[in-house]
This record gives sequence, C-alpha cells and structure tokens, in this order.
Amino acid sequence: MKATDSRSLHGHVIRELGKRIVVGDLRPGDLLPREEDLAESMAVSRTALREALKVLSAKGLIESRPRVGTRVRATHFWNQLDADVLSWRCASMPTDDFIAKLVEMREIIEPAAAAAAARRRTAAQLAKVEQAYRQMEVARDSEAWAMADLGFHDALLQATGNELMISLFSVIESALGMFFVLSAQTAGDFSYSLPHHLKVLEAIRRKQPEVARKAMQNMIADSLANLHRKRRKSTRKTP
Amino acid sequence: MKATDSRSLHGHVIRELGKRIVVGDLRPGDLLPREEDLAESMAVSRTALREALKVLSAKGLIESRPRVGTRVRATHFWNQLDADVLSWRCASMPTDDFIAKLVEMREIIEPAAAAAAARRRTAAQLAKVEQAYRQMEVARDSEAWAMADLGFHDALLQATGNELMISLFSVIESALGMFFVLSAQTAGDFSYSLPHHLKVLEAIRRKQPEVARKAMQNMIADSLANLHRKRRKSTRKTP
DNA sequence: GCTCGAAATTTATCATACAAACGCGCGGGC
DNA sequence: GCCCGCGCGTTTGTATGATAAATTTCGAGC
Repeated sequence: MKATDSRSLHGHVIRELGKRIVVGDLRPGDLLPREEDLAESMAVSRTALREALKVLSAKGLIESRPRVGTRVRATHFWNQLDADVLSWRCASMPTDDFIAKLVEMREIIEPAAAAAAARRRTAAQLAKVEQAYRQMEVARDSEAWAMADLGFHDALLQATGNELMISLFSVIESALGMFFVLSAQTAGDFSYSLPHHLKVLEAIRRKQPEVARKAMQNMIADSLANLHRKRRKSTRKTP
Repeated sequence: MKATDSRSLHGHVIRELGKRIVVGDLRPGDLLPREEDLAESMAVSRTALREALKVLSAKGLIESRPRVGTRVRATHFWNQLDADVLSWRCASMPTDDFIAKLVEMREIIEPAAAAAAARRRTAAQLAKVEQAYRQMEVARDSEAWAMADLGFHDALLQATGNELMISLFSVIESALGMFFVLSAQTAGDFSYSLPHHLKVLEAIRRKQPEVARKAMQNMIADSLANLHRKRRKSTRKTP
C-alpha cells in the first residue's frame, strides 16, 4: 500500500499528529489546541494544518466542531484498517499482542483466499500463479525467493477476484512486513515451504477449494512454527 | 461506521467527486480540471476544494502533482475498505457481483470471529453476549429483534478482542446493510435462527472454537438460504 | 541532433478577512 | 429563587489573493 507522502508539508503534519494520537500521546477525548496555535506550534500555515486535520478526520481519529474545537475520537471510531493508522501503530507499539492480532487476520484471510481462488480462478489467473511458483523453484538467493514468494501470494489473491480481500490482505501484509523482514527466510527455508506452495497450486489448478484451504493452513502453520523456532534461537528482544 | 459529513461544504465536494470516481464517471488515469476551474464549477472556494482533494487523496482515489494536475489513480490503489468508498460503491452499483463479494467477506469473518471469541472471551464479554441473546429471546416485534440481533453480533465481535476484526466487520456489515434492510426478517424468522444463535453462544461459553465456527457457518448458511427464498418470492428487482 | 536552461503552468503554501455555529453567561420574567 | 431566552465572544468554516516550488515544455546554443 501507499502511506501519506511525508515529504509534503501537510503530509508531515498528518504523520506527526496521527502518530501522537495512535501512540496515545494524545488520548481520546483530549482537546487539541486552537487551529491557529497548533499551526504556529508546528510551523505551518493554518491552511496546511486544516488540510491535515481533514485527512485525520477522514481516518476517524479526530472530530472538529465550531466553537468547541477539535478533539480525539474514541478508538472504536478509528479506521483501524487504514494503511497509515496501521503503520503508525506498527512504528511505535511493538507489543507482541498487536502483532498477534495482525497474524490472526492473516491466518483468517489467506486460507479463505486460497479456497476462493480455487473456486473461481480463470485460466489466465492460474497461469500467473504457476509462473510465480516456477520463479520460486528457480530462486537461488533468499532475495529472489522472497520476491517470488510475494508474487505467489499476490497472484493467488488476484485469482480470488475479490478486491476487498486483496485490499485487506495488502494492508495486513504491509503492516506485518514492518516486523518480519521479508528476506528473513534463509536458504534452508524454501526447500521446506516449496512443497506447501505446490500443494496450494495443485489444489487451485484442480479447483478444489477445501484442499487449497487446508494446504494454505498447513503452510501458515509451518511458517509460524519455523519463525518461532528461529526467534527463540536468535537474539531474544522480548523482555 | 461514520461517513463523511455531507452537510459541510467540503464534505459535499468529497462525496460528489468521490462518487463520480467510484461510479466510473471519472475513470482511472483521467485528469481532473485545474483546481481553480473545478472549484468554480462546484461553486466552492479553492480552499474547500483542496481540503476535499486531500481527503480523496488519503483514500487513494486521486493523486496530485505540481504542474501536472490531479488524476484518478488505478483502482488497485483505492482504499476499498474505506467506509466512504464502500458506501459510494453501494449507493450506485447494485450489481449482484459486488454484493456477492461483500457476502463472501462476511462469510469469512464471522465464523473466524466466533472461533476467536470462543477461544479468548472473558467472563464479562461472555455476559454481554448472553445478555444480547436474552434480548433476542424476549423480542416481540421485528424491530426489537433486529436490534437485539445486531447487539449479539456486536458483542461477539467485541469478545474477539481484535479491533482489526471489529473494524473490518463493522465496515462490511454497514455496507451490506445498505442492501438488506436489517428489519427485513419477519416474525417467522427468529424462531428459525434463535437456535443457531444459542449454539454459537453455548460454544463460546464452553470455549469450543471449532464448534462455534461451525455453528456460525450454519447460521449464515441458513440465513442466506432464507434470504434467497424470500427474494424469489417477493418482487424481483433483478433484471 | 543533442543538451542545457529559461519560461510557463499548475499545485503547494501562506496570510488575512469574514461568515457561521455554538457554548456561556447575563438579565428578565414568573 | 429558579427557569428561560437572548446576545456576546470564541472557534471552526469558507473565501480571496498572493507567493513559492516543482516540473514539463520549448527554445537557444553548441
């Protein structure tokens, strides 16, 4: 996905205020300073500030009313699935709890996506998945493999033909990508996960939704177990 | 969820332009008129127009660059899960195809949510679900039942403790609500679906994730079958 | 023909002014 | 003494005009 352009001035304001809210520096119910004061304190014009406030308002983070001011809304109003909101949370809140929620979403989507792809894929879409798989087969270094793996999952998502699922997965995946570097998979891994990918591919080719779902579940389970094992072995960052 | 306030001036511009883009009146790649001209054609100041453009930009619908202008982005950049984008699609594109995609998402989320709720619910959260169920039991008119039903699903979602799931469901549900009036369930229905709700509740109480998932799947399947049956009987709006 | 630079156009940002909405307090009526 | 309504002040909403920055385009020079 795309995050708000931080280079532009109001983009910077969006990021700054958005982070402060998501992190909890500004808490729900809190009243922001007057626009004029806030603009001054961030060294931008009121115009630029207001453009930023409008965007944050669209993300459900704040609410402005004449005479009363701008206040932070309750968390249940936030667009939790917004790419920015998600990335701000990821950038600051390294609680395993939140990561677990992201992983849970991934575990829900991907098997369902595999099943949907198996049910509805066109010939062209299947070809794309097959091509991605072949690129995984011939991948030599871990970078090429990571790229091909990404392509496989993307092709699979496209084959579902459901743009809502595609969008959801893309958001979740990019958020997860901020924790687990994609190229973290070392050379030993693909000989490990390649058969899983093959099973998913075969199920999609044969249009067997439930088989595809199960295969994907197995793949995820293995991947997670692998990750945990590695995490335990390597430097433990968890307190 | 909350949609952008249409009463305010820039809110109106957001809705107007957003709809035009989502509907396809303005197609990806199209260049919008200059800000000054566009502002004039919509009878607002350039300030208000720009605030609207910023919001649409945050939703991924458009992209502005100096000297080049503002152009509609490709659909795969759109925040498909944005409440506004979804509602605009619903308000204009009554294709059964899109509804099917929404239903598919719901079918994916709810069983998973039921399972998660069964796995992690606290005592307080269980109490909320039970309370909602009891209100369904005593509901006499269809309006009260619809309200209680909504409460049940909400309590269940809350019990998952995953705000991402809550947000996703809320967005999908409100979009679906634009097609199927919630109170469409007539008196005959709840005696029908109440046992399903009870099974879900029981599974959550006993912390049996897979049982809860299956029960929810059954409930959805019945609900859909019921809907199709009714749709066929009543006036057919489909061409 | 190619390269580099100046110009023109459009968005980005700013400063200022006015309008509208709304809470708050004051004052009058009962 | 208490309630109701009206005016005032504050803050956001909108408008206007000007300037800066970016980037495409076109032309001049080699």
